[in-house]
Amino acid sequence: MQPRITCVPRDYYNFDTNIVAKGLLGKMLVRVLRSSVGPIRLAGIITETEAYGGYEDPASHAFRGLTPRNSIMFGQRGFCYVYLIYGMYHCLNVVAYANKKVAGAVLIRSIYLIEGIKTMKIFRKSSRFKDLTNGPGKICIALMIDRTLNGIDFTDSQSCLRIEDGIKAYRIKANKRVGITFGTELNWRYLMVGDIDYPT
DNA sequence: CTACCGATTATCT
DNA sequence: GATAATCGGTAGT
Repeated sequence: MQPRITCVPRDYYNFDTNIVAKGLLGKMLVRVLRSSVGPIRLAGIITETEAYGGYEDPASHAFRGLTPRNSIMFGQRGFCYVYLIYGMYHCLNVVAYANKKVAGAVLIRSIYLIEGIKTMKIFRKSSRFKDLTNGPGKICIALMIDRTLNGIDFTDSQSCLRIEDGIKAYRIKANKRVGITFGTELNWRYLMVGDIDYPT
């Protein structure tokens, strides 16, 4: 009998993106790669997120309405939104509180690695644990995520990219969002605060 | 069709 | 702290 691992259900994402951004702290981000030696499982605890969207967020990709790129943000909650940034990096988001009029998503900015660290060191061309996944672009390199995964269902336990139940985030800190030029006054960036000791 | 620039990172000083 | 790398989405001609 295998232990029962459950994905975060779709209803979980039917709230304001700020609620979801905080709620995702402590959850497990899981990536499964197919390989000749069988599936490789990469996983980490989500430790930093940012909320985007709602009615008045000029920093949101959906702020100016539906476009080909952001269409997934107007679709099903709990789906994956991946986009290319600065011509060379990818950012991973979860669609939340989305409907045809109001779109929203949560950017996953940092995770604490649990499984598949050796593999991720190879992808990242780095051996420093701390530097492997402490940024949105780095996460996508470490987990081999690109736009081909746009539209994947995070709530499906069969998905090659999904979010499973994790640990409880006891203390959460809110900060200003990073790397944006509008909406900078909002404290919509959330960090899980704890006693994490990073191995070297 | 063209021009601008971004939810970033690595690598300098 | 500053900046180059690099490309497609978006808006405007």
